[in-house]
Amino acid sequence: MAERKTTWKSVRDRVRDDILAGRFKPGDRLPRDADFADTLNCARSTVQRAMQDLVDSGLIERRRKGGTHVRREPIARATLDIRVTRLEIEQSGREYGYQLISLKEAVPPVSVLAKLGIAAPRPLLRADALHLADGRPYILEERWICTQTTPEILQVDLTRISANEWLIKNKPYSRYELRLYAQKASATTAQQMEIDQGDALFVIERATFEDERPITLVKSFAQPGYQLVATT
Amino acid sequence: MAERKTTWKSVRDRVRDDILAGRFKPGDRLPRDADFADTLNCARSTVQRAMQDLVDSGLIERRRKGGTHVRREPIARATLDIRVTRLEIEQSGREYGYQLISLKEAVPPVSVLAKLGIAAPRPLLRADALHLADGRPYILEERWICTQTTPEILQVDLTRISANEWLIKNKPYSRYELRLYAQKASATTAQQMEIDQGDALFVIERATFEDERPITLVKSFAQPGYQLVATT
DNA sequence: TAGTGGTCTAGACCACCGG
DNA sequence: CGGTGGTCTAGACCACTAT
Repeated sequence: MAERKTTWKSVRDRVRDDILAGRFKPGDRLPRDADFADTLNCARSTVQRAMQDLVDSGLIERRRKGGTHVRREPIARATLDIRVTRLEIEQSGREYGYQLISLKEAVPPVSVLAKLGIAAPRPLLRADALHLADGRPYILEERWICTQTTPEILQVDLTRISANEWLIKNKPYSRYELRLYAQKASATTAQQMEIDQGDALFVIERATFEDERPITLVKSFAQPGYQLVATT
Repeated sequence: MAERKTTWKSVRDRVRDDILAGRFKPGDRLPRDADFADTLNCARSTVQRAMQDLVDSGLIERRRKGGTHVRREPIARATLDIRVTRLEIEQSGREYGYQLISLKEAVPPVSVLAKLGIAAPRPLLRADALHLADGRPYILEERWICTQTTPEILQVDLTRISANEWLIKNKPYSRYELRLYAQKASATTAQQMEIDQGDALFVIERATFEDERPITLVKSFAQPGYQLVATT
């Protein structure tokens, strides 16, 4: 025998190929892990590891007793890494700059309250700021911060450090929701970003929570031309 | 002892809490898995499973011999599920419609060739189509297809089935690249989508490959108001 | 080269859920 | 209820890489 050892990746690849080649069709039930293990002459846990990877990539579904099935409706699953804005700029070789535009307390619109899961309207801290790359506006941040869950933010000098950075360093979150969409630049936004009114902006909206308690909601407006890249 | 069994999730949560609470700071080295296992009185593989999860979520980095470290530069990692357009529409309770706009062979611009990793310019199949929700334009698809890697597409009646759907069912891919950005609607696009010229469109651009061999590149222009949502 | 994470094994028990 | 996947264990060996 000149056989290499069976690894979980080789099992995964084999099963994946079987599915992609149509030997197992959408909705089909796959053999039990134990049978795969016998066939491939490896331990069941090796098969289990492979299957878990296929679940993660969205190709199959597994249920106890129900068995393993090829997903009926294929999905493409991609992973997005969102870095701190400062590092994103610095790591692309440009100089980072930061500028606080405004800071005040105000009662946010209901749409904002809804996204943060706040029932009764109450004032939050609103911080608008600009992240600059080589001195030019790169990302405009419109942020609401819950002073109830993060009162310490009131002691921070937000003219020197961005809320983005302070929060990441000091306020852990357990969950967040991302929304990505496109929006036309308003007159105000256009002026702040030094672009034309009506330009298409890429918007990253993120709400973060700590155990269901809202921390912050931020809309990041990216300069026209900005791209978010994800790979499999 | 009224102790419950140590599960890998409990280990993960404990380590994560330690990190988020600042007991381990960015860059810090964590104990070896074996030590954690001793401390928590569980098997090393249980610790390993927990650590793998933390790696996946972007909180820590691990290297053989180097050990486990808290990431210096925190990243927010989110997973995007991209469904077949037809299902996306149908599952939101609207009626799906499809319409082929044009089909021809042409030599794509270098930017397209570059994204597909094609060195020498050669003609590809260009298929433009519209996906409709309740009879109204929802997503406009501009697609290039490599007839070299997928010659079968030439036999398909693309006026009846979308290339989107046919490819997913018949052409497996092993890798893809996603680019997300915002773009103003051109005069032509605006007309096809029944919107105003200059409206901000959300664009999902996807290049798919099978073992480095390019299959297709598609730009999907989504109706203003379209949002892509991701959760942790 | 030695220390660390990565993987495989064989076996056991448990948790879920379909029939 | 019984079949299936999910997890834990204890041990072994391997693969990478920091020192």
